[in-house]
Amino acid sequence: MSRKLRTDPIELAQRNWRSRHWEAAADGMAIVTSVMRVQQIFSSEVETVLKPLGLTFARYEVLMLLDFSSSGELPLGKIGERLQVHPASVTNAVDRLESDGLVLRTPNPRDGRSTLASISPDGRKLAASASIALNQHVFECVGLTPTEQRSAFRLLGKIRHVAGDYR
Amino acid sequence: MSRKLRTDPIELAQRNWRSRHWEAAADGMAIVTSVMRVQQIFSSEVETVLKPLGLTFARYEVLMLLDFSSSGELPLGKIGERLQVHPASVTNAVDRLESDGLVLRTPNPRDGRSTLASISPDGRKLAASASIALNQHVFECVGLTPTEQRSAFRLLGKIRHVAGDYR
DNA sequence: GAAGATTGAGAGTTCAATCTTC
DNA sequence: GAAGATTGAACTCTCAATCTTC
Repeated sequence: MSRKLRTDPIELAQRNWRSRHWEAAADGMAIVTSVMRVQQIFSSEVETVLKPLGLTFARYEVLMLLDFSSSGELPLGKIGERLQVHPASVTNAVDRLESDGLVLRTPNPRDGRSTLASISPDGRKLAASASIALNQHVFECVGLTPTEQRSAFRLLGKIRHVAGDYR
Repeated sequence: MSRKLRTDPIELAQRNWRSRHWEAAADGMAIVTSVMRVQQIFSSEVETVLKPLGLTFARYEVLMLLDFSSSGELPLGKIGERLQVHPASVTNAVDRLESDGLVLRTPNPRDGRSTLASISPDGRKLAASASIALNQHVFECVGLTPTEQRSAFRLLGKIRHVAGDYR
């Protein structure tokens, strides 16, 4: 007696690829598609946990970047660089964090063109509770063994690692 | 003489996690964050290839789903289910595909509430050229060895596989 | 002239509400 | 009443243009 397993849509796509004689690209297509799907899954889990706290993942990342920085403040441009997002996205995220009292904008004393975002005590408190919630409900439930986790991290790192730089 | 390598921001985050005694979640956090970054990378590569063809990845996926379906047509609800997106996103994607002449909307003869999307000859042609471009510029350049690709696919599959179902 | 940040426009996604058909 | 699809509102991201300061 065999348990009925739904076929994997990505394996199906892989077979379809091979049937069109795209053998050389079939595995790559499967990996790209898999990453897209897993990102959807993680993303929706993360947003579910953060929503009651009034945060999105983008704003959470900004908050944690500031929380871990030595002085608790960073130029907006630096934030965009580290998170690999458009300057306009940083402006948007910091606008919202600021109006929620989690972050403060101050002029950069070393450069009149630049603005610093600095984390507030409330911001630090929220960053901590959000992290604890994410640890419990997402990060500790990835569904891989410790060995597999290290392996997955290494493989994803190899994709991110290009020309001596991590991106 | 050693090549200067930029430190990996995700490894840094991992160390920060451990310094806060979140050991149990550190690897999971690193994997979730890595998947988010790799998705950003793949996404931007894919959109760069598809943009000159007037497609987004979402619309490309709809097109391929129809192209591979036996009759060349599917109910909109089925499409949303397979791609794991909101019904409103399917409506939006099909609207655009239809106005570009790549897809046709027809009433479902088996259910008056339902609408079928069916791929047009132009849609099939564009699906083929888009696939060839993606194969060449993205899928064949993932940056992993064949063995590593199979390993990565298996690990991502394990994350997607929950309760006997793939998602 | 170049760099940092902001603004408004355009595109895509999700949600709640609505309409039609089962 | 429930399911399939559509609509409009709210949000986020990206891009091009703009403004200020280097």
